[in-house]
Amino acid sequence: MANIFDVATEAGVSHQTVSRVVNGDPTVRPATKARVDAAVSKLNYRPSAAARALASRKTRTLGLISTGGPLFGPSSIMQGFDGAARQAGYQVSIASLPTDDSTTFAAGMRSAVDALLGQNVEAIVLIAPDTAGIDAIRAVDVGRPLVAADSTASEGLVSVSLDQYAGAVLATRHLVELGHRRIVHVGGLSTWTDARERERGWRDVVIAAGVEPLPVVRGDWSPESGYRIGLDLADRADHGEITAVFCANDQMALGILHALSERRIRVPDQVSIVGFDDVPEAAHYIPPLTTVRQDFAALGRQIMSTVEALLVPQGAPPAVQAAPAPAPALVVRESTGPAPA
Amino acid sequence: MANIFDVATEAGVSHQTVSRVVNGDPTVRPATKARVDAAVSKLNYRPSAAARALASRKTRTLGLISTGGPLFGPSSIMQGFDGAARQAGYQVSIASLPTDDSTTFAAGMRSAVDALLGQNVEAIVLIAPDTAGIDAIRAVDVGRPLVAADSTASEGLVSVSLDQYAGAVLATRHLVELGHRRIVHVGGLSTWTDARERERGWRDVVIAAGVEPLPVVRGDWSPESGYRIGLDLADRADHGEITAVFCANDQMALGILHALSERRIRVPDQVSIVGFDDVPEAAHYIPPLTTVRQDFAALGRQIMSTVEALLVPQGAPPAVQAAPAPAPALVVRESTGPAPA
DNA sequence: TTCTGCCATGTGAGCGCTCACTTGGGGAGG
DNA sequence: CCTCCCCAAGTGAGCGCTCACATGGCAGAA
Repeated sequence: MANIFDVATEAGVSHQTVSRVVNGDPTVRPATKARVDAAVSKLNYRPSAAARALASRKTRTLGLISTGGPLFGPSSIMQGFDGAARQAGYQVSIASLPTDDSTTFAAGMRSAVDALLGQNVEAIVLIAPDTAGIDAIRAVDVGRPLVAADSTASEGLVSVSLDQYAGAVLATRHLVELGHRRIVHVGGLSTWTDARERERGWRDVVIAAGVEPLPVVRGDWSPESGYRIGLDLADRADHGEITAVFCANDQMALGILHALSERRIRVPDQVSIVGFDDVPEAAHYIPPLTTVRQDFAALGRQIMSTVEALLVPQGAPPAVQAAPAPAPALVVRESTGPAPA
Repeated sequence: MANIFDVATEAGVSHQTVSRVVNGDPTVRPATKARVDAAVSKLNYRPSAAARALASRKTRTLGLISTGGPLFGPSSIMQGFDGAARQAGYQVSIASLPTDDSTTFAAGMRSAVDALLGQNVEAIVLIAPDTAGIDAIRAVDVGRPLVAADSTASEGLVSVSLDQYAGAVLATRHLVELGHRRIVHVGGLSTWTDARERERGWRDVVIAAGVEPLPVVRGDWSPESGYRIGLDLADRADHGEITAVFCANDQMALGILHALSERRIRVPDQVSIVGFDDVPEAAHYIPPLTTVRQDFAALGRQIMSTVEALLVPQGAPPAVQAAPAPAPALVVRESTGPAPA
């Protein structure tokens, strides 16, 4: 493998000039640059990231910790982030934590952070809207920028998020406008800040409509939990106790749909359902699910923008900002209809 | 930030001894090791990965290229792989390619590989069961071990995969045993080797049952494509032309279920459906989907084992092998039943 | 013509580690 | 009691870059 001196010799210049060319220094005369470029491609030269990192104390590597597992949202955010990072010339090093084992969770987080810090990442991004993840990482001394995909800003950590509250308002208002009054909210894990924001949006709209909010029923985001809750909801729908459900994500909505179908409750005739996320499958649930679309990939890009802003030294020209992620949008399909008389 | 010399001074030893302790060299006397350990934690010393990589020419970093997007399978494989890699002391650097833009796909692959190679990863793992991905990476000179989650072994690249053929056989045999003879296969993208394996399994079983296989209908893995195909399948089911569908993944099966439900074709009374993957939602499709479960995380772990085996120099003691991923298993739910008379 | 001031390029010292050796001291064997 | 050897530890030379600075040459001003 050729190094910078080999290239320098080949091009008949000093190693420093090669360095300048490789790093795009504009003070190099075009003719010189051409000679160097030729030598670079002739020798198939690739600068050593390790040597660069050692000399410059900058690794151009970002750490990504994800606890979201293979869920659609987190995965999409990750992909958007990774794309933006690579475009900005950063490498992304990952550490995905299994979300299940809560006893070793803090330890896992510590080891993930350690691994990333050992790589000398310049910043750490946390895609784990769970407060457990946030608390865990807060317990570790990171010593460099930390950005979380989360809706609660808090000390020592910058948060970027989609407007969960607005999405929930959209969803709930849609139900209210259809004449629903007895709207139950099936919330996600209360440790997720996103879950709390969605609940807040629902509550505010319901109250604004002059209705006393029904107690929140809580699932764990999984279709199973939705199904279990749905069984109960079916009874309450039978008694006319509820006419609509605003569910904190699409997967739980699927479980509810399943339960209602088993109990022969018709959607949307007897009960309307709104989900959240607009996963690719939602359009083909039975019936197709009315839900709130979120642009996760855009969020990923926005996270990268934020990281860049944090990494640029004070007073330097700010990097090009990604367009802020679009607000969530309501997608009306066939799971919602007018409230039964 | 403390370096190795600071620690050496603090512990009253040479930098080399510190290096030995940090790297677990057994020739260090316990008392010395204790002194060094104390100094390490007192100074909060962390060896610099960059310096290590530079001096040792080993980065202990692996590159992961994924084109699977936020799909359940690829994401799960990734997570399994990452966990195993970290446990083995490797960092994982990612590069996810958007799968959509096929014109720039090869270029994207090249840039992804370049970015990873620039990091001096020791091996590259490709989670992209698409032959396009494989061809693209084959076009790039990687110059180090390359492992793909794919079922076709081919020159210069090691493949690891779950037994798609066996899974397809299981699924199709289940239908045959229920008395079905007119079993249509809804295949995935023909560029995916997994899709071809599943098709092969189906074909073999159908032929073994003494039936002429119906022409394969092909989707693109998405629920949309399943829906479109399902609309057509509904007509054919009405004419008694088909009584069962073996669908190459669960998402397309969902689309088909949707189409059939719209056309009031009863599942499984009129048509039986088997999916593939057993995504977490499959148990709550309506009706719950009979499908083939795959252990993606185990596959991820197995990929890591393979990488380790490739990285260990010839003749060295082989690393602990992960248990081979379990064979796919049939999960019978409610979307399959006896063939109509 | 001679001096000033850049502009393009070169020089050398690290960055923090590992690798290949070297060194010193104590126990076993004669 | 001396020698040999081995075990524990130390020494110094890079790994391939970047950073800060030094240098040379040529244009324009005096």
